[in-house]
Amino acid sequence: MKIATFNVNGIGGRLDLLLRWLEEASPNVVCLQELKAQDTRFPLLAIEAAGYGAVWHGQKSWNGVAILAKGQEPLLTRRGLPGEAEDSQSRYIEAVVDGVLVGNLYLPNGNPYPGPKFDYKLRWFKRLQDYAEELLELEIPVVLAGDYNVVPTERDVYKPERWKNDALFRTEVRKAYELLLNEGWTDALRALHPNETIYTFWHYFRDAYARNAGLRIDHLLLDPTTAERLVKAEVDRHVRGWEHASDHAPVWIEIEDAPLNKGSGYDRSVKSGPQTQARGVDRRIRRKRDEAG
DNA sequence: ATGCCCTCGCCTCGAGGA
Repeated sequence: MKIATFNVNGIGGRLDLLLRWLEEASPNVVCLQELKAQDTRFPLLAIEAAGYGAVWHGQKSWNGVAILAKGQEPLLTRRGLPGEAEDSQSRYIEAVVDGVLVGNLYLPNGNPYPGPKFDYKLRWFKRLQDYAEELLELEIPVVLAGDYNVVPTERDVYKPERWKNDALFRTEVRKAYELLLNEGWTDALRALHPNETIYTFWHYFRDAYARNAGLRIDHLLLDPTTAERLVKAEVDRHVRGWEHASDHAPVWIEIEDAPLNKGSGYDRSVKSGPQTQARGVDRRIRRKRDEAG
């Protein structure tokens, strides 16, 4: 099962490029960020014609996230991150596909530092930490993918010294990300490539892609059992070099089928069809949430 | 320290991105 995340920087102007990449990469699940389109502008017909079902959470001009699933409808489990009722920015959507709970997030950029936008970023991050903890308690396969707007370590940026006071690299933000990892989440790309310099984003400015002046800010985080199933994690770097590209490249993982006879309901999931699996996981999520109040 | 380049809106410039 191939799961990808791709900040498209505008679904309107990027549709052709997205379709080209879908055709080439053929991922099972895709998390899109920065749709920059309200719900009615989501290009569902074109995406369906490419063989994908979709759920989305749009917003005029800014933000916006969507989950695509090849050959099926993603089973929507959540729109919006809990914890701040007055937050109207469309930055989180979640769905179950083939027995995996996929959370797609677009964490706030937070610049300039210091200021209210940075404060909002930290608040949003705290909400994510709290919610991610709830997800781990469900003990189901979970992938939290998206544009985290976090450069995790000095290795993940071309010139760390220039980024010290940037909201993507501030200590508070890196610590918040590290806390997620300490809670049990696995950074898939880093887990399989511990010593490589890997970027997922290159500025449009100053020929950044050609100079490889990039950042690693798009991440796929896996719960412990899904981390055991991880077999591949890559960046489709070449897509950043295509005509009319987004400033981000797609990032993807491959996880092997859930093992049989390991308890936790995996065995049941594997034997049933995709929709049954999805509904089964969905039921368990609802039950756990009900129990938790 | 700032702009670079690009997207969107309803518009030809400003805001936001990272």
